[in-house]
Amino acid sequence: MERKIVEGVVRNKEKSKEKFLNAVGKILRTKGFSALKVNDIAAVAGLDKKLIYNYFGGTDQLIDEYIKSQDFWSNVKNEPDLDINDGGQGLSKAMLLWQFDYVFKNKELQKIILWGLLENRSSLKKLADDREESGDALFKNISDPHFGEHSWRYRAIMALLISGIYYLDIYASTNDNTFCGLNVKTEEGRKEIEEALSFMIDKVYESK
Amino acid sequence: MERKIVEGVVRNKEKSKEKFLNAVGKILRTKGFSALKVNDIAAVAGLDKKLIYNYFGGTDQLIDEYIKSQDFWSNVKNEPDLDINDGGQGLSKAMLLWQFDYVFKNKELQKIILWGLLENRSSLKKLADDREESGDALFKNISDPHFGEHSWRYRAIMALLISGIYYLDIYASTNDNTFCGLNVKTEEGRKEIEEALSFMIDKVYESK
DNA sequence: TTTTTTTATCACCATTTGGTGATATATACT
DNA sequence: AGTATATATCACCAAATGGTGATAAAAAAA
Repeated sequence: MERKIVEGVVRNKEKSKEKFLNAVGKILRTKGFSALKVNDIAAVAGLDKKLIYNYFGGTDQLIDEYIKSQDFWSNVKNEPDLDINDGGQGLSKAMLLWQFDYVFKNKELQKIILWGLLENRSSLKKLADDREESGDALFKNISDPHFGEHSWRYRAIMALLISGIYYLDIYASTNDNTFCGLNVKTEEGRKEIEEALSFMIDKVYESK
Repeated sequence: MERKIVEGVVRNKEKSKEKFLNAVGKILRTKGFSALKVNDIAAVAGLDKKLIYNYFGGTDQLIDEYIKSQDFWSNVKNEPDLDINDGGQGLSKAMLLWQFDYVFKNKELQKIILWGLLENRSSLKKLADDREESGDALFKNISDPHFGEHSWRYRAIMALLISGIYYLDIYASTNDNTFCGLNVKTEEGRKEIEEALSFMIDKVYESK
């Protein structure tokens, strides 16, 4: 006969695992991934580090499990109520502007994006795969048909704009400097970027 | 009377300082800035770590001095032989394409760019200031007069394109994933990006 | 040559870090 | 109630890391 799993108030494996995962998130948001050390994670979780080895196998696996548990790109996906009779022009704009704002506000996502530029962690690669896959739906179903032979140009432009958005948002978070004279932290600076994004989408769709 | 500075073959302060600075560069290129530890730097330099404290005051100051010694953005500056009767259209294109290639090849610069997104080191801030200042010449003298009331739109677009270039180049170096379906590591992928850059500059100048 | 000073090494320490075996105890089962 | 076991803690270790005082040795000055 199976023994019932322990779920007391003091001893509770599932709750402890949760505590560790939460601790990873907290440290990631506040100190960044370079601060993700066993001792510190255990301290923040309020539990013994030995449990990290027992429950996850080690810090790396714990971190991987954390990344998997957070569906960072799930919110990014399509706004279904937008019409696409314009070949995705409105959708493209909305998506870029939304991401520009979303990444700016989500410090944890910023850390994750940066992490993906620094390390080759398998769980981070999977994140990138997910992002690619969800984006592919937009391309294959909407923009590719609309742009035909120029579909790759549209993709290249989106690649530049999206990665530019990432960079500028992160730059603004860690830096007080301007970029090309723009202060991406301020309302005015961000407005300029937003108008530029909108402008460029218009131009790509005009030139089809 | 001043004592002559020591410059033997075995003991030579200036050469030793050089060795430390070179060691920093080597580690930065090969292992990244997270590997810049006193013991490792000393080992690579082939000297005792005590000298790092004696000559520079510590690892941080040594690293700062290294960053200052490398004029990372000096090469980026203008190509003076390009005419600017087109309001800087050709210059803008050439600059973007050149940077796209330059950053892709220069792994050390990639690390520095990333570093600037992670830490708030004063020497890195100075680097950013330098970059801004050298770019400002282009804006103030060429694009601002040409674009008039739309000068900030041009700057915002350049900010997006340049930061997109940085991101994609670094992404390509550390990642095997595609981005918006493009493989920025391959000749074809990079060609698409280059054409997109060129296309967008044209559009901005058309719409003036 | 002898002395002085600069340059470099060495031995050593404290702290941080990752990791584990032995042990205690809360919970579940009988 | 008593017993078994999953859960959690503790003490401890080895290696890595940052940092320094005492000392050796090379080069310059006498």
